[in-house]
Amino acid sequence: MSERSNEAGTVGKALNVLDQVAAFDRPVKFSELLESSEYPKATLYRLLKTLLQQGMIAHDDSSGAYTLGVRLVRLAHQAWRTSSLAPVARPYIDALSLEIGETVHLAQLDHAQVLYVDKRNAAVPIEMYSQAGKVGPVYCTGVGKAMLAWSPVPEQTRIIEQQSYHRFTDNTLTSRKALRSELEIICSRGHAFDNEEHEPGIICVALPILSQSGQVLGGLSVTSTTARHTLESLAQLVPHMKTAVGRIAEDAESWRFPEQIRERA
Amino acid sequence: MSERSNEAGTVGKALNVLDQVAAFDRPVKFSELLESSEYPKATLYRLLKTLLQQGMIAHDDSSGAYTLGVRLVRLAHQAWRTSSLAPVARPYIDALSLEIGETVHLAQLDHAQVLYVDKRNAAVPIEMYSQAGKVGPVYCTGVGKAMLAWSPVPEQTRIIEQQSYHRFTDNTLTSRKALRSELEIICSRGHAFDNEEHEPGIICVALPILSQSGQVLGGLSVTSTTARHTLESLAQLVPHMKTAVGRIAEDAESWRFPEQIRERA
DNA sequence: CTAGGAAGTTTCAAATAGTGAAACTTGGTT
DNA sequence: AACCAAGTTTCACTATTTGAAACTTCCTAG
Repeated sequence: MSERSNEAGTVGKALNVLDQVAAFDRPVKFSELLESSEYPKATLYRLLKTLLQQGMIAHDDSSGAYTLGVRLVRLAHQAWRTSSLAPVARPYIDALSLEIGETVHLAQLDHAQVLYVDKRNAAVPIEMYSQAGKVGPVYCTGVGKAMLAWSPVPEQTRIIEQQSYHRFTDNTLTSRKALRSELEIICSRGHAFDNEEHEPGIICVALPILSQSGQVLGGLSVTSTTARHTLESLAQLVPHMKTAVGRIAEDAESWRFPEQIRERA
Repeated sequence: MSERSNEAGTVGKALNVLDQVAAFDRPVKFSELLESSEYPKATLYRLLKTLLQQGMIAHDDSSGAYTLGVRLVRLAHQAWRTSSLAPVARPYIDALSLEIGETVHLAQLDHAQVLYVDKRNAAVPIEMYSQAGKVGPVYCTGVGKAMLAWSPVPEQTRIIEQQSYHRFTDNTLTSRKALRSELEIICSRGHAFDNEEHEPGIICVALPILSQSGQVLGGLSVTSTTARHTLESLAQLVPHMKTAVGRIAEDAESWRFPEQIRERA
């Protein structure tokens, strides 16, 4: 996909390879990896061997293909529990999705991408892990723009630089300049829209989840279709969302401290 | 927890540190990690810095605490999709849990542990990622024993060696010998029970999911309480489970090949 | 059946990146 | 103001990593 060669250290390289295996999204053979790899054969081979030994990837001997290992699933379970907003936000987004009957997304920023960490869909109740963990672009999603709008300037600048500005629809913002002025509007308005910028017919309204100190913790959005809603009618949901966002932020902050006590039981 | 110092290479060390951060299950400070770490201060510090730079962990500047990073959530999404049985098994365990109205677990072996990759609970519909990713002991769970019973001898031996044999209840098997004879019974009977060996009042029946070549792909269990079931009444569910297990195995095997075609579109 | 070739694995001297004791910096406490 | 603890950096020393090339399999076509 993109050039990311300025990664130093063996650990960085190993994790790059891990990402590469993940990117294929299916069992992948050594030669396929080699083709798309920036590393020479022997290096790639040894990195794979190390990851294998560590249980981060698995190798099917009969087909000779590599897949991600189950150790990752375990680690990620912890990651999701301890470092994502999802566990804290769960009751509030449950309530919100019941109340308004539309799809609710909870997202966080990961580098320059939107990472969806939870989702509620009023129509199709169970569809969770399938969605949690997905990534999307920042510049043409409601949550992405909402989180970006309230990010500190240095990070905001970095992220604006790193977007691809691929045109998905007629409404997609396709330049840094367009995105920057959109962000200003979002800030003064207090919430972000996705006006069919990513997929035709899909619109959404989004709010950032901010800590008391103003730090961006994540984003919350309600998604619908142009058949059922207009931006204006979505905007009417903002007060409900504000409540949820406030409570999530509150809970998230009172979360970290209580357990510091039991240093050594 | 256990001694695992024979890990060579920087990547191994970095991943150890990652595990260590994960093990705390809460934001953890440098000094806490140092205390429980086998590495000297500077080394630990640099490893953390590397992981931080890689997005595998995150660092909260105000509290100075480390947590697992969101990059892991992304990776895990892929791991779960491509290398776990969960996506394949989903429809079958949905059906099974509806049909029998009890909690269904899907698990795989990770090193010497049981890794739960999916769960259906008839009473409480949505509770998924919360359970997927959890680990449990092999020697005193139904799925654990079922998978172990059909594992190839070298691996079986290795895993039997590595169990802790901690006594959770009066019925827990607390020796290699007891476990070995239990495994024989399981093999000849065709399914495994958990007779309150892990938690009092909790019983379960479990089957291994085997490929055509006899390889253990995973395990499936139905869990209940002594209030609602006996081992005998649980055993009556085995035919239903056999059907599900057979279909899961079938689907899992016809899964890997179709997509090999599009090498370079 | 065997020559040719592609895919995967190992070797080894050179080069690089990792190590950790100790010194230093920072921020908070008596 | 002096002290202390937590976190960060330095630097000479070492061990690991590197990658071209050689080697081993194992498959395929003649």
